[in-house]
Amino acid sequence: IVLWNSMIAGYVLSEQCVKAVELFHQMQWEGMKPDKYSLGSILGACICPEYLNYGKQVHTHTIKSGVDSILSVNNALVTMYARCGSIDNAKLVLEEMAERNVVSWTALIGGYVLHKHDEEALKVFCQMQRTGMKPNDITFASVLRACGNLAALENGKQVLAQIFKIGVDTNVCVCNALVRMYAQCGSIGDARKVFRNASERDLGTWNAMISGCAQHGHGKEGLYLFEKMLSVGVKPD
RNA sequence: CUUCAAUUCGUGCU
Repeated sequence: IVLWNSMIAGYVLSEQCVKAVELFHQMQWEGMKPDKYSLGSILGACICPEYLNYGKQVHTHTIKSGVDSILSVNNALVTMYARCGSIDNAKLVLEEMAERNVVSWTALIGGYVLHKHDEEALKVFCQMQRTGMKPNDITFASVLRACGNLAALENGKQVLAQIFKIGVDTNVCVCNALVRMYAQCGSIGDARKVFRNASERDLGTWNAMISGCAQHGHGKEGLYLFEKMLSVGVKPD
């Protein structure tokens, strides 16, 4: 079973979903019963709208297999529905979960952001905090994206206060999201400040700052930064 | 020993 699960996970990871599903069927044909790992993995192959119906079948399968109370399986279900654009179902699964963790909430928030329901994303973020669940760097990255999309600078600043409180302000993903959020809000100066003070800069940091400049009429600065990026050995994509 | 969430352009019938 571990071998089957590893193979399925490998295909999902390399985005060969059809192969993953084939293996999932083949293992059952050969008498194996999919467990929480197999089901969790195969849900990861159903994360686009075309596969929503298949994802629903897998959902039924998790119930029949009795793994529907397992946290990681439910998290995978939330993700599946959220990425397929069936966010109401994602929310329903989350609401009915007996146990939730930061992944559960972040998956739902990410779904709202992905489908441009940014106000709703912020609402869910507040709801999450009301339950006492502590957000992490990944949660903040999504929430900041929502703030950027809404050009909601005030919300963004409130979120920043939380980021400091939780102590993820030096996280590179959080910094990248902050740069983008400020740029989207038209606060290029704040974006620059975050960029300058970043303790670590990856390709994403440079991209966020350069596109921020490009979109706000700072073309020269963008080009300058691009050269600078090359000179410190970061390869453009 | 194998599963679950995230950030940085665009994805535009000019």
